[in-house]
Amino acid sequence: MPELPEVETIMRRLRDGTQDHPPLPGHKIQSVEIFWDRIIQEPDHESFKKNLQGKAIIDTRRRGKFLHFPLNVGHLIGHLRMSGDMCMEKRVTAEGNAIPKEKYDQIIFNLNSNWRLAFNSIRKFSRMWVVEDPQSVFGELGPEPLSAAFTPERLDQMLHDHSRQIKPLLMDQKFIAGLGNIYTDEILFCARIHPLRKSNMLSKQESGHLFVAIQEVLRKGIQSSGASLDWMYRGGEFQSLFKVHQREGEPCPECGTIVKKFIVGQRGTYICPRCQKEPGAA
DNA sequence: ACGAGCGCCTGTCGGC
DNA sequence: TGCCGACAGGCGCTCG
Repeated sequence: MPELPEVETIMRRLRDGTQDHPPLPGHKIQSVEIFWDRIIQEPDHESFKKNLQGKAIIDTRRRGKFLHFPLNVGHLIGHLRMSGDMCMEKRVTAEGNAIPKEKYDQIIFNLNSNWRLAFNSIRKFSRMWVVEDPQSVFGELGPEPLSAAFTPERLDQMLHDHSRQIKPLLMDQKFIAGLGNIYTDEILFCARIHPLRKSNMLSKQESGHLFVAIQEVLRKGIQSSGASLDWMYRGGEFQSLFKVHQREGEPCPECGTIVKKFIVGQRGTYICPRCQKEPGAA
């Protein structure tokens, strides 16, 4: 599922709480249950549990597609990859009966209250870390696309530092943090740029359009609480705003040309062949 | 430096 | 209806 807007939505829900559950920060971790070993990336399982026991969660943040939970000692970090969610669940019913875990909960953090934090993932690609220094996980990530440090001038420079197909470059987390397959298709359509254009061949005007498209599409995604893709994630409504992604055979909302699907960098890619001119075309 | 292929998982959908 | 392959939002690895 989750790209930047979906992770941002999950982060805010945990950080601020909802009508149904309290905020996560301020809780302490009593115990940890692991149901799929390979999710723990670092350190080994026993140290992972031991390092978390009794620790206080002091904040909830996002960096790229990572969820970041600073602790009073150390940092808990999670990445959902292709599917999943993190949510607060009740541990015990009003009658005092233990509530069983959800089917796809892979890791459960029992908190010092009637709540637990569940790391939920159907496909088990997700990863978690407990580290002293979050930079050991985030160190290679590119800039946050919605931060003040990310400017049109910087993007233009970054694009010209590479000669790569623009779509795989935008999805490279070392280039920019947070973009995935869906939002990249929407961004390139919004900027009228073909996904196979070489990054260093974009004009200053095109890189300016790309900058605006990146911020606009991400902001709209966050405003819509992200995209819900069938059973993967049932958060927001952004999928109804897709202009080209998963709309093969439908008319382009701008010009009516039929949306085309092809493969770029092994990923299904949707474009309007008229709005997004192929490299080499005038 | 770059791009292609593949593996990791489970579930859904379309075709036969 | 049932089976089977293709495909899905990510990412890290190897190889040429």
